[in-house]
Amino acid sequence: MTVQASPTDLLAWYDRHARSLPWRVSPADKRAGIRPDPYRVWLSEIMLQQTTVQAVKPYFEAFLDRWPTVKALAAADEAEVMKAWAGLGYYSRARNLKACAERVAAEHQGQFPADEADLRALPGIGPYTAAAIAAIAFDRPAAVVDGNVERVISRLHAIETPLPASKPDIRAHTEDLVPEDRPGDFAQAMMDLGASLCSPRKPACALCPWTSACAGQRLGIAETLPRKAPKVAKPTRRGMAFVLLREGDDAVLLRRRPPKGLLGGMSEPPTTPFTEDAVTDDLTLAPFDLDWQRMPADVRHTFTHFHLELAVWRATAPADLALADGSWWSPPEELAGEALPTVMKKAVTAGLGE
DNA sequence: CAGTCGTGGCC
DNA sequence: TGGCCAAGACT
Repeated sequence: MTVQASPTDLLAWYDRHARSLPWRVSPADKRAGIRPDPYRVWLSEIMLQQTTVQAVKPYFEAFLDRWPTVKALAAADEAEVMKAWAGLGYYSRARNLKACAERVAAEHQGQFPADEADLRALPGIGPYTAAAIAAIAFDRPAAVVDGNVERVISRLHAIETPLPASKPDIRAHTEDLVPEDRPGDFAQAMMDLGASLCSPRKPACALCPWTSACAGQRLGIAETLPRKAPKVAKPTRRGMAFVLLREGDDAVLLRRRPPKGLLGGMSEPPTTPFTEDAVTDDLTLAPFDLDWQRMPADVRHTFTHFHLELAVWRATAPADLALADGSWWSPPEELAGEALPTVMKKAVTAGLGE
């Protein structure tokens, strides 16, 4: 005899234990009639894609402070958006964020659509984010399935089929649970449960509102779920970075990377392509024929699918050096505000060191 | 469908 | 300390 998982039990737990987050309207405030701002919900959901709450918080506050509405963001310079996004990762999100804001401003009169399919048609909004905005911002009964929900449902139903093959099954079970009343809070409750009690390691099953309904718990395999296909090993790629300092003011030469692909649209000191068979001492690859000095320590950085070892070279350039199109001198007081990804900040720092 | 696409914190 | 993980989307 088992107890059926009830949305009501989860919502009761959420009423007591909901996390307080800058983009969230608490259950108490919602009862007082406060509605979520779709712009804030959208902005937070884009930032939270594969990104931790802690990492998102300062970026969310900074964006909201600078661009308080979707119309303000639509009118922003894309380069400024990229600068503000620097360090958060997955930079195509920033480009799609700007494109999405423009579409909402131009095609939806600055109001986000409430319909899941209409949301899904906007750039950067996939199945998860469309459902999340529909549910959280508009209280539509959408099935919101993220990594947290996949874990909760996999355990609740003891699904041993590995991800991603189990996704359709997980979705079906989630749809069965979505309540007509408070679907937005239900979605957030599922994610809060997965982020706290139903954590990847050491789940706190004794405190879970669904413990008596959980097949994974009953079978003693909850912590081992969800199963996942084995991951492929990351290869190591190598490359060179050239930190060029301008004689006199120590401005650093930067350029913009191509709009798509790795670190697309972001800024960098000149680099070589990153490859597994790269040589890191071939100065014919340098952007200028100067007296380059190799810095003693390489920069190491790990991306999603490869490790990078970057040899950093430094030189000083005469102030009248002729620059190619698309590159510029960034003086010391502007360097921190440039659209430099973390790996490129590391490279510049290494190049500035002794 | 499987590969691409960042970063920081965790154990 | 190196792999795992975090509110995925796009191709």
